[in-house]
Amino acid sequence: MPELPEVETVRRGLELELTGRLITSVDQRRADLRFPFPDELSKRLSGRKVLDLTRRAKYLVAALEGGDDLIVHLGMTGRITVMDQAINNTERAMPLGQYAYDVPADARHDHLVVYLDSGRKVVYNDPRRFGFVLLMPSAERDQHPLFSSLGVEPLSDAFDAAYLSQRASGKIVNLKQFLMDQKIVAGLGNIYVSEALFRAGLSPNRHASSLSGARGQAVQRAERLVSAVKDVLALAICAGGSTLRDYRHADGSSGGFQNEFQVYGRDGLPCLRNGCGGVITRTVHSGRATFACSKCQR
DNA sequence: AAAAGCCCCTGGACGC
DNA sequence: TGCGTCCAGGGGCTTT
Repeated sequence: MPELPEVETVRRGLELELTGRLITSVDQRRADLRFPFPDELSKRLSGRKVLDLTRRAKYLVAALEGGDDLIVHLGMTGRITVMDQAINNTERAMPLGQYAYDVPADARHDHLVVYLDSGRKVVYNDPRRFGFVLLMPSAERDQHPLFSSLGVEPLSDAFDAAYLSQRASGKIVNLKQFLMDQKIVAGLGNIYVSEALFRAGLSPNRHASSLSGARGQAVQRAERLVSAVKDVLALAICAGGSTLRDYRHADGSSGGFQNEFQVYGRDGLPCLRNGCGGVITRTVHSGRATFACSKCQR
């Protein structure tokens, strides 16, 4: 499911519900997701106040009073829904953010429920269970193996052409995989990499090293790519992220970035670039589908 | 040290 | 209707 724009959308929706609230109790319904839940999670969360909710890469980070971070990764199918405690199922509750048009979550996959002193409950649902939950002292987070080697935030000033060129230097790996690497840029995923490369006019098969070097062309490519990444992420956040599969409305009246995809899922269809006349193709890099126009992406 | 596979898991779409 | 196959927004781990 979630790349940076979707996680950010969830964060924004959840922030108002969580900030300043006390966790009254926690219902943990299985032992693990991708990883085991932290030991004594319910006991360690109950009675604690949430100070704020931030995002790093594709992680949601809830800072708890007392100096711990509750960290949630949504994996591929994780979704978070907030509802009144009186509602005893997910029938009428719509998940946050990108699931505005999605079908309600199947309650069989509600794995964690966090009850708040506001009378609301936060439900974590994840059919494939690729997501996970961590709990650790805030001060240790950036040293944690999952965080210590994360690359820069793509929407931060640290992500610029100079950074990208420097990280790309000498790398034979193709641009698709280079941008998918969370150690380089943190938060891009399979959709937005294809979309960004299209907007930058760069082939996913191009060597990353072609973004580096003193040549004016290399500098220009890096600049185009940085701009394209920032633009597509910002637009997607504005649209409330993307919803794939299961959404029912053919044309969403209140947005949904899936309607703005230029290449993702469009193989066989004409390139949307003015006057290009090319056709979008689907290829595979490391087992993940890549969509691009073979004519205008070089 | 970097890169390519494999794996985790469920469910929907599609072909027969 | 049923069954097999493929595919899906993630990333860690093992092997090369």
